[in-house]
Amino acid sequence: MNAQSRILVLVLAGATGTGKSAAALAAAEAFGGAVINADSRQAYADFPIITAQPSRAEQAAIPHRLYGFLPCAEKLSAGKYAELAAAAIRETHDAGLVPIVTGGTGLYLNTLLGGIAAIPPVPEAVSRAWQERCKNEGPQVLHALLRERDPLSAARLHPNDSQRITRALEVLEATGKPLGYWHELPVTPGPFNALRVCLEMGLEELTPRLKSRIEAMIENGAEEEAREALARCPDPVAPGWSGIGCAELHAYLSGRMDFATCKAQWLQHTRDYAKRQITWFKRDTKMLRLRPGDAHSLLAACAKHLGR
RNA sequence: GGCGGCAUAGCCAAGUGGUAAGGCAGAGGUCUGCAAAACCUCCAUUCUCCAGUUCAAAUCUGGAUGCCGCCU
Repeated sequence: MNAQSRILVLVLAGATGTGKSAAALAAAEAFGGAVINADSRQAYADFPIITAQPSRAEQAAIPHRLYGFLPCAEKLSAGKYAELAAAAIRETHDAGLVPIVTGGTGLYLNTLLGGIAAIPPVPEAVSRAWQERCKNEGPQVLHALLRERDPLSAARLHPNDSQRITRALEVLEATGKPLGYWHELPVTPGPFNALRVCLEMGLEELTPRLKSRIEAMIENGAEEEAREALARCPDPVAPGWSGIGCAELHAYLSGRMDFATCKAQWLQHTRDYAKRQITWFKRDTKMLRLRPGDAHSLLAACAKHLGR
């Protein structure tokens, strides 16, 4: 497939709170586009305010895809996301609109654009069993087990890295082959010709903005939103509740935390997350880096990419 | 004014004669299907200050300073 036959896509990445959604809206308006979500949390239906999903009015003005569709009890994965997003991009393109992929989940973006190892799906029961074992026996015990069964993966993983250790074990059990086998297989990148833009802002500058964004969320009914979600899905370990803000509000509403602590931790965790995102996107040297708010450069770069 | 108590990193602290735990915050980083997740590395040549005892003091002694109680 040559560059001409690939779908032209705009990608907007960057840390939380840098104004990706607004930039996406501006680009969509300028070029006739649709916004496609690349944020693991904005997929959840129960938390439009807390996860900063585009407003109802914004979504009415410009087509938006993959926002607020996932029930609290359900889990999204990078592979599943890439499938959904690829389909959404194709449909958008077929409808004559420019797909504008927007979000801060670096792994999702990489998977969508660069592809991912073709590992067959692991049955839910298998992965649940390993997670359970990890919780009971501790990651070190499972790491030792992994060292016997898949020494290569064990060598790559830190003994405390519970999530990746259970992943390696579940893949081995479900497929009969170690993770390394699958990772050596060639991966097919997504059939897209993407302009990748990263909105960049330092943490010192971003932190006060994150703080006032949380205040605004609270003013806009974040607490009520969490209360309603709690009535529908009380389980604190349900996937939807693991989002920042969601988890803290769950603790507050169920009496495990006072409101001041809830707010302070919400901000702290948001800041921690922004820092990790900055680290993630820093590594990607092929991205076009722009100051948030530099709409002129953004639109010029998009126009060039789209050949307009 | 008198009598106690306390003083350890930006914050919370452990340590009560043998060479400064831990947590939070901060900085840097990892990332191949939970990723707003999970995880790693670094971060006090010095314990308020001064003098003393001792081979050895954050730890004991004396004094100074500051804070907190109680009494007048």
